[in-house]
Amino acid sequence: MLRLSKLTDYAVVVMVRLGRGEAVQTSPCIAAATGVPEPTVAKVLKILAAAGLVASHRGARGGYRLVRPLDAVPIADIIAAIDGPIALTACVDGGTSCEAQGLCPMRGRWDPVNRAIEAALAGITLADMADPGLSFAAPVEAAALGPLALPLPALHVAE
Amino acid sequence: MLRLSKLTDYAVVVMVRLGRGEAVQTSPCIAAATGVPEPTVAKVLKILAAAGLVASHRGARGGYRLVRPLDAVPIADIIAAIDGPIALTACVDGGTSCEAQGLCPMRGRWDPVNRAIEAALAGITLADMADPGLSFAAPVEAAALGPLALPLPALHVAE
DNA sequence: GAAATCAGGACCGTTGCGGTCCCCTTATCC
DNA sequence: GGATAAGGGGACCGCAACGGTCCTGATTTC
Ligand code: FES
Ligand code: FES
Repeated sequence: MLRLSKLTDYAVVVMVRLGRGEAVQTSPCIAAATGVPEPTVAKVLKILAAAGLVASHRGARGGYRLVRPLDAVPIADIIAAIDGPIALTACVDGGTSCEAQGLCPMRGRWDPVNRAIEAALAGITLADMADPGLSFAAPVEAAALGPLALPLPALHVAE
Repeated sequence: MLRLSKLTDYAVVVMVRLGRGEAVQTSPCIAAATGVPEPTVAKVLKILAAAGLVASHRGARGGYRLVRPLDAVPIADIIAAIDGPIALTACVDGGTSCEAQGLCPMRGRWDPVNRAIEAALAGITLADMADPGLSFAAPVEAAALGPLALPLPALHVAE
């Protein structure tokens, strides 16, 4: 279903959370605020830190903070950080192609499709997802269910 | 990596093959022409037939033919036929949402992203992939390695 | 009636993903 | 300087989805 991984979804939630409130937040704190299980939050933050999307500070009084503001982080970056580079097929962009390389009829054919998706994903920032002030196509009715609400004390998993 | 399934890749190959040569072709014939294993071709064609993208004719002298010409089939249709509807997350478009429905901070937030991708995928047809007469952005250097060639006797798997 | 061809589903091995846990390093605070 | 609070970097395992194959039946032509 052309689905992106759950971790990516969590990453967006976590990043948006980091974009509000205290500048530096600990992973247990974020877990409590978002309802995402703490070990998972920690894992996500570690990956995001490795990708340079968040900065970490160790020791007591440590935690994570955003490196760039939300409106400067396209979701493409998040997806690339968690799921790896966007590559619809194995052979996109000269990567390791399918078995009989050099003979495949689809050689390079997916590249433009990949570009189109990358472009679409690069044009939407985390700020767009946090705040329904949409600047792209497709008016979303989701705006009707919570204008600027997003209080983020909400829970992902119950209890 | 936001990867689409291999079956989808095969489906495109098969569809493009159906777009040239005889109007009606059998699945073993297509398998031989494309190099894709015959059982897999048969499976793909069955799915495509169920989705109404190809028409089948049973019995001797039977086979498959395209319902619409290649330039009238956006890749979004292929992906939807094989991988199911395009849904980045479980909760897109009112589908079954994540566990604690109604409380999730990302509720509906992915919808516009999904629309953007759908739009990108709806704007590229199989004809665009078969023939590098690109009408969309991102000039592809793949055009340099085979203008209109695509003879399709090539093999996907070796041997 | 025989042969060709699709229809539909069952089947299983592999892979990647989701999720959890552990131990070590680093920095603050008393 | 020691205790404590936090992140760093993995290893680990169960599960579900996917890829790939095969079999049995229904349909059409010759
Ligand atoms: S599908 Fe890309 S090289 Fe075969
Ligand atoms: S991520 Fe869509 S409802 Fe939670």
